[in-house]
Amino acid sequence: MRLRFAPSPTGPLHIGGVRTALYNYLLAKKTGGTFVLRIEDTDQTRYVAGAEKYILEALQWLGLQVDEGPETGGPYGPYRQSERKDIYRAYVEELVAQDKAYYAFDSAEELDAQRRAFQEKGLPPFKYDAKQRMQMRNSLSLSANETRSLIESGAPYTIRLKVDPGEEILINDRIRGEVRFKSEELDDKILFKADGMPTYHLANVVDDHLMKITHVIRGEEWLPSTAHHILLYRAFGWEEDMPAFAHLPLILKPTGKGKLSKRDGLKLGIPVFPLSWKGESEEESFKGFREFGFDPRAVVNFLAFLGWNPGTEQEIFTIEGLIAAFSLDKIGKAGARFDYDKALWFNQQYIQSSDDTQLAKQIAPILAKHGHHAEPAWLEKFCHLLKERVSLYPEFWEQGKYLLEAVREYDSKTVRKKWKPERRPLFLKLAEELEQLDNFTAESTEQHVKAFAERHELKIGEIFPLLRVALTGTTRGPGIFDIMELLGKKESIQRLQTAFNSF
RNA sequence: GGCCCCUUCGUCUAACGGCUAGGACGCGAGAUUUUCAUUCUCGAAAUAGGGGUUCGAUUCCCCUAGGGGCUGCCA
Repeated sequence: MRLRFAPSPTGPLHIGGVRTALYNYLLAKKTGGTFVLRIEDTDQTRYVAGAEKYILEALQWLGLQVDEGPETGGPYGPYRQSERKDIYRAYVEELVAQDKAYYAFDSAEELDAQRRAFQEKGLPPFKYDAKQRMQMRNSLSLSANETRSLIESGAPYTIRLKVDPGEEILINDRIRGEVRFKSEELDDKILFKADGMPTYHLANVVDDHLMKITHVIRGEEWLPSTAHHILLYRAFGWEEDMPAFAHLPLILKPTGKGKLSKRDGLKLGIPVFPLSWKGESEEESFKGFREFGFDPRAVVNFLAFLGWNPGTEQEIFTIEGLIAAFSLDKIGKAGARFDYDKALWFNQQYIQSSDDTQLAKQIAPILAKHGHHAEPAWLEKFCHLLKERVSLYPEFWEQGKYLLEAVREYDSKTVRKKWKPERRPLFLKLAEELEQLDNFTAESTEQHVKAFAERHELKIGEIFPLLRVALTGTTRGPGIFDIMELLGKKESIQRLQTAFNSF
């Protein structure tokens, strides 16, 4: 099997595109096939510098290794459509020669005017089709001489597919089953633009054929134009070994109607792109899943389940597991709503099951950003204490910064409720006793504090919360004796004394 | 407007035409815990509506409603 992911470098790859890439990758790998990356940069007006690099980086971050592509190379290159211009021209000229396509000289302005005129008359939208084409300026309505002289004079032209009425087009979609179209409903699609570039439709069909693509997995928005693509395969005589089609359901907004857009990310403060993107303006710049603190494994797992399920109750999958379990007939038909809470849950699962060494490596750069450079061994303990209570990587810092920095303020409510000034000497004595301990471990300190409580007839609830606030400033977090061990004797005692003297 | 696709708890979804429609996220309650979190237990929560076909429809067919996509010299 040969599958391809064929994005257009018009901006950052959004999450729907990532899922399409993932499904293509999974199916390719499942069958020991090839995953091809093809850059569809046929629209130079929408080309965005850096977008191709972004796509590459995103795929790499997610671990979707490209077997053939613009950087990797391969036997069917080049893999950038802009570098294949001449190929398309040759093929489309062949279609013209066979009377399956024709030259059209109508300018964009003329077509615009035509559309407006139809609208003003209250007619259904103008369609450049078999009914209308003889009213337009093209090699079908003009004489051969007129056509020739127009072309020789350098008049700009497009090449359109000649769609004749009376043909039945049957799409055997691997997800949706049989979908039928009638050719008289279809327009004469432009195959070749006046600027010498092919349109998506031409380039896509020619490339999929030439690159021996066996399965086309793409978004549902392509389903209507698939009829044209089949007509093209037919015109080229390639219908016999046409790829199988599978049209994916769309990813919908978390709330409200419509498909997920970059606006939703901005509005809801959630990532909708894999990586950050620096656009022209603030409005055009986004943080991605990576910058939010997601693990790529979690993103892959989450995305895989947006529109697909394995048919079992298992939800946590490695990429290898996904490859083994994946199949097209388990893909749903309905649009899937983007559920950020579920994404967070997946990430939490991955963090919890990561070992401390792995986490420490992940967290070190985040702490470094805040000016802290901890020993690996210490960092591992730090991660161990916090990993059960975070779902994103940066939360290690947010929830554990008191382990690296001095406490600035104490939770006043706890102090007010629990602190009795007359017990100050008692608490200072506790601190002093703890300082005398030889081995300052979580076990030994806990044992000592409990014994101390008993000796002085204090309840645990009268001591523990105050210790916590004294050490961390907050009322929540890992076990206080674990915290003490991690802080070390000197720092712990100092914090206790400072706090008890200032409460 | 035309064409096409879709419709099971709030969300992601499972259920050869046949058990009390299952699981997960989220939500609520409880247990555990010095706290928070984790973990565990329990709970509320769905077949869009109407017709058929059938001994029997979530499942098959039709209609309606709703949602989505396409209708560019964009992909």
